Amino acid sequence: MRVSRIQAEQNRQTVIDVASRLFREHGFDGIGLKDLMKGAGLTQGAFYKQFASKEDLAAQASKRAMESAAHRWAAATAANPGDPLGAVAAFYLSMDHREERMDGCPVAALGSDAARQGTDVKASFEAGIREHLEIIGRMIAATDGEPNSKAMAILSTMVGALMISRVVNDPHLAQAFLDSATEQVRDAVTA
Amino acid sequence: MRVSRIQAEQNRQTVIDVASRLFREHGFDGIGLKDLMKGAGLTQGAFYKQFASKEDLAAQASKRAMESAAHRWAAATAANPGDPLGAVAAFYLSMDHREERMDGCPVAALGSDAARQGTDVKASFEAGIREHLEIIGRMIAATDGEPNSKAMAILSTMVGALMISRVVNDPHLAQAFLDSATEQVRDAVTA
DNA sequence: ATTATCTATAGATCTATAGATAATGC
DNA sequence: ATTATCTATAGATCTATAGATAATGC
Repeated sequence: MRVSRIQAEQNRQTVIDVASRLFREHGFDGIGLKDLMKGAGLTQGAFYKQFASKEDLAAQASKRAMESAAHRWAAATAANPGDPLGAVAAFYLSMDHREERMDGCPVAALGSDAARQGTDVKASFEAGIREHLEIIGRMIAATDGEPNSKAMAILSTMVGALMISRVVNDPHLAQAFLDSATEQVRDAVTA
Repeated sequence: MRVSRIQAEQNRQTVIDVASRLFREHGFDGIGLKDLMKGAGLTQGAFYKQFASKEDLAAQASKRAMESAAHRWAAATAANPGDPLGAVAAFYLSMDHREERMDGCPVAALGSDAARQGTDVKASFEAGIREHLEIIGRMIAATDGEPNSKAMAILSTMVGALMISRVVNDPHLAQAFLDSATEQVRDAVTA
């Protein structure tokens, strides 16, 4: 039943990947270790050789989710250097993103949950948020002398709009929130 | 052991009040019926004579929390008619609010959780969000012809900034997010 | 010899229900 | 007679641990 160190490390990475998606879908409290391990093709018993606790996995999965999200932002800006913020807004503030919690922004999907977690989970989110701010800062560096405050406002608006779009039933209201944020973000840069 | 209908109704209201606070503090999945009922001075057994299910209570507690939040906004605007948005921003985008999840904005405290709940919980949030939009709309009606979109952007920015301020460990970064949102909201109105 | 994973389980907790009790409401 | 609340419990699930197993790594 034992596997090689390389395989064991690969299993560990798979568990983190799976957890980063399932936590976003169900919340930290909404999925158990049994189902998380099952998603990685393992059984619950193997968990504690790989992680110290569920919260330990939550911190690592949050880190991975935030890194993946930042990577998505960077890819969008690289693909559209003429209008990087427009490219990010186009996917972030979309109805597709609204319906794709599992692969979407971890802050919108888990922000309320993360606020109730320990220091390690919050540290993962904080690092990811700083990375997002740097990406936004690079986008708007040409237009403003104090980009950091503007970058924070842009990130807040986008995260808030996406989350609100998910807590309302009415798709038209959801769409209106996403559209209003798109407009606001555009204005914030030119202001 | 039986109490009067009036007392029973009052007990029911107390359970909803307690739940609206404890859900915000611990999340819908983070607190059980036993502790919720204990908070109202009752035992778990009495729960199902008052509510159909935990999700039923979640919907009613969400409604109450959103109404309470809207009331707080209305009170702040009434107390400062000269600068209503400034008055709202002063308490909403404060470090005090960041640390007071239990009595604070339900969207920031439970938004990620609510996105995973059923239609009834989302309906409670949707109604409360519409009420918030109307209050903001009244504040900015004089300055803009299309207040609804601007109101949505303002609400998104405030909710996003508060939630992000709670998922980072660094108080300075948290403060910076709250400050940037204050500035952005002010600019959005004058724009 | 070590160890990654497995099966099995301890002990706690969760939602929901059943039946008893005692006070209300007719 | 009805019923709001209580105690007790069913049945499921949760995190974490224990011991067995079988393959790796020395």
